[in-house]
Amino acid sequence: MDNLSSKQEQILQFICNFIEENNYPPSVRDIRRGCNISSTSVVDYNMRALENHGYINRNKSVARGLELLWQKEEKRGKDEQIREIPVLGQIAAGIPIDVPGSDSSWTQQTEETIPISSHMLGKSDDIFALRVKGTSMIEDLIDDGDIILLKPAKTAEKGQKVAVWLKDEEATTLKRYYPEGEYTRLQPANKTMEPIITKSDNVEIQAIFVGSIRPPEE
Amino acid sequence: MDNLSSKQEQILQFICNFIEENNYPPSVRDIRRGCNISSTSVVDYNMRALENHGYINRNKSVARGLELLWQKEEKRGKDEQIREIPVLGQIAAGIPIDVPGSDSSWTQQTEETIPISSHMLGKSDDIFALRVKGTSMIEDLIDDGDIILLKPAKTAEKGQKVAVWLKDEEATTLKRYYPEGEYTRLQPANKTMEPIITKSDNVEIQAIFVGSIRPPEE
DNA sequence: TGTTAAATAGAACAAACGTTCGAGGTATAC
DNA sequence: GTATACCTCGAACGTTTGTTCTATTTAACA
Repeated sequence: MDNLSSKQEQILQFICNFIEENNYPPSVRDIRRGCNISSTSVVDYNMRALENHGYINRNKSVARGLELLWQKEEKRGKDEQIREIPVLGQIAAGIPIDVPGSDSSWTQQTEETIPISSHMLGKSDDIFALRVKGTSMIEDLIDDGDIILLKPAKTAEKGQKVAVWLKDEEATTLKRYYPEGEYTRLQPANKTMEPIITKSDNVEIQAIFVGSIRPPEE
Repeated sequence: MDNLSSKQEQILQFICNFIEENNYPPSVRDIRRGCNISSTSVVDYNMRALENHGYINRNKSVARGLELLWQKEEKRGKDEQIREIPVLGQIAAGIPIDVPGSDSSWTQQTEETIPISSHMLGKSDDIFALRVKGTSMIEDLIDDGDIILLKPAKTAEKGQKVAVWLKDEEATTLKRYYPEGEYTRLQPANKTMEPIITKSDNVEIQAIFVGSIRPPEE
C-alpha cells in the first residue's frame, strides 16, 4: 500500500469495513460521513486516485457500483493458503485391485476435492490424492481410509512408497518399491503380508508417495 | 427452497449471480431486466415476499441496499468444510526437550493456524497441532518437520502414540506408550534409539496422536 | 356466474446518488 | 512576488433508484 495519501488509505479501509458489515458497497456520501470528509467531491477526487492505482473499480453512474480490488493481506493470505487437491479415486494397499477408470492413469475424472493448506504442499502443482483401501501399509502409518498425497512420476528410488500399475494384472497398488534386477519386489509394510515379486517390465510406476493425511479416529 | 414461486426463485438466483459477477447487488431495475419482468413494482412485490421468508434483507431507500441471506448449498458447504487448527508449538520426537511455555499444557499461545478440511477431522473440536522436531518416530512415518494432530487426553492405551510430559525432566516428547507396572516405557519408533524407561508417576499423558500431515518433499 | 385474493402493469414521486463545476486554499519551487 | 501542482469546498445538475399509487389481469372457488 504505497502511493496513497493517508486519506486515501482511510477511504480504502472504510470501504472494506463497510462492505464486510453491510454486504453492499458504500455510496459516496456514506464515505463522506464515515471518513469525516466535508464534501462529496473530495471523496470523488480521492476515489479517482484509488481507481487509477487499481485499488478499486468504479461503475459510472451506478449507485454503489463499487468494486474492491484490493484486499487486506490477512484475508487474501488465508484464501491463498488453501489449495483444492483432487481425490481421484481409491488405491489398494493390499491385494491389487483394478482402479475404476484406470488405463494406467488417474487423471480422468475427479470424485471430489479436499482443501489442503499449501503449508503442506510444496510448490508442486500436480499433486493429487487417493483414498487408501486396505491395510498393507499399516506399519507405515497408512491405514485403511487414509488419504495419501501423490506426485506423478515415472521412476522411483529403492524403498520409496509408490503407486504402481501392474500391466499383466491390470491393477494398481501402493507398495514400497525394491527393484532387484530382472524382478521387482513390491513390499507391503505389513508383516502378515507377503511381498509381490514380479517381472520388472510388468511394473509401471505411477506416482510417488509424498504425504499422508490420516483422519483422526473419533 | 420452498414456499417460493418460480419467479421468486428466479429473482433469488439472479441476485446471487449478479453479486458474484459485479461484487455489488443489483438494483430493482437490474432485476427487472435480468428476469424479463415488465414492471419494477412486480419486482418489489416479489422481493417483499423474499424478505418475509428471510431470504434477503432490504435496506429501505438505500440504493442497492440488498443483502443476500441465502446461499447456494455448494458454496456454503465449501466454506464450512475448512477448520482452522492451531499449531501450538513444537514437540520433540527424540531427546525430550523443554517445550517453550509448557507448564504441562500447550493451550496458552498459538503460533499459527493451519486450515484443515473437516473431512479429515472427526467431530472433535479440541484437536490441535504440533510441529515435530526430531526423527525418533521415523518408522511411524513421523518425520522431522511433520505436523501431527493431537487430541487432548489424560490416559492412553498400550502402544498408542502419545505426547507425554515428563515431570522430573520438565520436558515433553512424542513416543509410543507402554505402561509396565511401576515403570513406563516410552518407545521411539526408531531402531537406533533406546526407549525411555521412567517411573510411571513421572509420566503425564498430554494428548493422543490422532493424525499426521506430512508436507511433501519438493 | 360473481367474489375474492394474488399477481401484474404503468406511471409517477421523492430521495439517493454519481458527477461536474468554479472558486478557493496550501504548499513547494523558482 | 509568481507559477504550478495538489487538494478542498459548496453547490448544483441530471440520472438512478426505492417506493407508492391506482388500475388491470389472472387464478381459485363457491
